[in-house]
Amino acid sequence: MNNTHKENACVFKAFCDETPLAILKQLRSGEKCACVLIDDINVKQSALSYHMKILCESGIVASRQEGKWTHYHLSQEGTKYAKELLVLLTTPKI
Amino acid sequence: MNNTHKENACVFKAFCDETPLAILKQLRSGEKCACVLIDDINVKQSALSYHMKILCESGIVASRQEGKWTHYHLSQEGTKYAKELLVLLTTPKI
DNA sequence: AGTTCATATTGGCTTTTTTCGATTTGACAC
DNA sequence: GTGTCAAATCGAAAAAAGCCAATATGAACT
Repeated sequence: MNNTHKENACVFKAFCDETPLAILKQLRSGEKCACVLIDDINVKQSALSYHMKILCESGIVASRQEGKWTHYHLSQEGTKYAKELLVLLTTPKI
Repeated sequence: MNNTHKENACVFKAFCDETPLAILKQLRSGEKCACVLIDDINVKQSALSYHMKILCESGIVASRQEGKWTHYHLSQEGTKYAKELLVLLTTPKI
């Protein structure tokens, strides 16, 4: 089985589970601090951290450190890449 | 947590795992029978059947019955919907 | 250095997903 | 009907993902 499949799968991990989708929904309205996300969505701190790591690894979300706070936001590059990848994966070969 | 998140997640199940991605790769080059897919990818019959069900439910793949054979192919509608959904999920709100 | 606060990580556990072999179903041919 | 073949389904087992409480890390401040 192709190795890149695993990497590609990683990109879409951000979209195939409820919690990440709820997080993305929050981030669509702008940058949010982790502590705010914990309140908005109903997750414990460690669970959020777990999902944020996956989201950042997928490239869809990026983070910005400010003192002890971490601010998360949608990555323009990342989402662009995901869209291109989705087209690639679903376009018939000639 | 929003209920539609679960439905949306379902669409991207087709892209966040190796086996479905391998199946999609095969289908990009045209319609394929289940028995052919079993050989191309390295999965047992029951496992393929399991994944094909998920792929069809996601809407990305459609099937066509011909006697005792089932032929699977990429669904234009389904992939279009997935692309639109991806845009929706990643576009910042104004 | 010691304290505080936000986030990351760890280990154990539960839940979900995926797999497998076996069986069933459903279509065709005889 | 009986046999055959492709695909679906089932029940149990294995693998992976997710959650939680506890602990660790790391930045800011005194």
